[in-house]
Amino acid sequence: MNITIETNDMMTSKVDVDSPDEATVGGNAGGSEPLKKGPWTSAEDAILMDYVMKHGEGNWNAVQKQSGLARCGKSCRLRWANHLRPDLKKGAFTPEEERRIVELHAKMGNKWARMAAELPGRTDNEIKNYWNTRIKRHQRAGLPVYPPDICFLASQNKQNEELGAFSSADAQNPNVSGTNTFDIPAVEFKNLELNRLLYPPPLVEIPSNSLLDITVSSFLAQGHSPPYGSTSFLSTMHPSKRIRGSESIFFGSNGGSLLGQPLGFSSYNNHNVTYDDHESFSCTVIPGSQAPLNGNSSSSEELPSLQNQTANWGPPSSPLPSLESIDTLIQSPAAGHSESGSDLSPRNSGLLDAMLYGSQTMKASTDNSHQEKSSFGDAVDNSYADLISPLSHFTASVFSEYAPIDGSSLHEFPSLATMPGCKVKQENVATSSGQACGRDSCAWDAMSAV
DNA sequence: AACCGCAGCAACCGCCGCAGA
DNA sequence: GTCTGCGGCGGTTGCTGCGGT
Repeated sequence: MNITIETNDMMTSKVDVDSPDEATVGGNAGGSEPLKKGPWTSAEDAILMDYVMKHGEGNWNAVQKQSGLARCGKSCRLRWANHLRPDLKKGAFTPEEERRIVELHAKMGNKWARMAAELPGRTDNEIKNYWNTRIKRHQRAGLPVYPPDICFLASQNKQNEELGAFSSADAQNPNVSGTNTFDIPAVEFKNLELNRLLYPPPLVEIPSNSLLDITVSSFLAQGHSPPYGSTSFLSTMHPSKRIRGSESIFFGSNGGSLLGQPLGFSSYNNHNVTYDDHESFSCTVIPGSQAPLNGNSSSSEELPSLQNQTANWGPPSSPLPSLESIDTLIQSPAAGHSESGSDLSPRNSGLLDAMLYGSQTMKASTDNSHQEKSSFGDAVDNSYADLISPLSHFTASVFSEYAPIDGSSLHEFPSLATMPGCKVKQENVATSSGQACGRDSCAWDAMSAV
């Protein structure tokens, strides 16, 4: 029997299913031969396609029995869904599709199947692979995962969802109060300029260890335990077990859910967290990423070392930023860093820092002890980093030691003008904010275009 | 030419939800 | 109510090709 098949990679081939060579593939109907694994051959594809043409989709376990294909039902289904389906689009994602994926990810998180449903002809696996690749690429480049506008959307969506699970998370947050809904409406991403002004995009990379400190510290400062899960680029890189069913809660997707703030920081799952364990990353929220949870989210017997560190409440023994973090600082022009702990300002990490910044600014504004300072760096050092934690001192020291001194980016955040003791001209702020967004967007677009 | 690192892709694995027995 | 099988989903791994050194 000759079957002409056109596989997903546009390869057309003729296979003789009945040929002796195929006997080992499809000739074990009802036999006890172990199921085959690994790449599919064109002959197997032909068999599967033939089967589906005759019997339709579904009942995948019957494929093996009826067609003799030495593949498990799951494998058949996967092969069909990802490669043989006639309605599949071939080739690379178009820019429009890429944009859509980013938007969808901001809305849904790692719900690849749902995203695939929104992208006709695309499979969840394709989207997943694309996203993971993209994550790595942006991470490597020190860019935010989301472009600035979508970044904020992700934040809002996460907050909305968090409120569903933690209704009392952050009642005073005007952005989230009264928005307890999972039904996220479609969002026009092009009209988020206001949001950009309110929540400027991340401009520079924070070494993950810094952010880590900030995050944990902020939790402690607010009387919260660190979350069980955390947003993490690394979450997909650690094969640890995870909690499933977080779809509605995105529990692991935002370490700051208890704060009503999406927080991004490296995985808690590194039991022996040295600062080399964390690759640098931008702290853009990755909704839905399911962070490893040490197997048991409620377990207290094996605390993440971060907790241990914070419990000890002192600088780590090896307070060196990861090599990659340093590398990022060197490579990324946008990483023109500021003085010391001022990297806590929102411009660095987008959502997280915007939130943290807002929170800290509120604190600072009510803290009489923080009077006007002659320099912004001082203001930040005192009203910001000090408010957070001792670890932030460490962070600050790391930055002051490793980051290039370039305070320009400090002035790129509009809200800085509202910060006590911050002498930033508003017009400069607005202007440079726009530049910042543009620069970031450009960098993002450039990366996306790669 | 050999080696290395990375990106992209395909496939597998484990878990979950659901339906039917 | 419990068990079992199936389909679906998301995370992860392994392979391959390519470019740089």
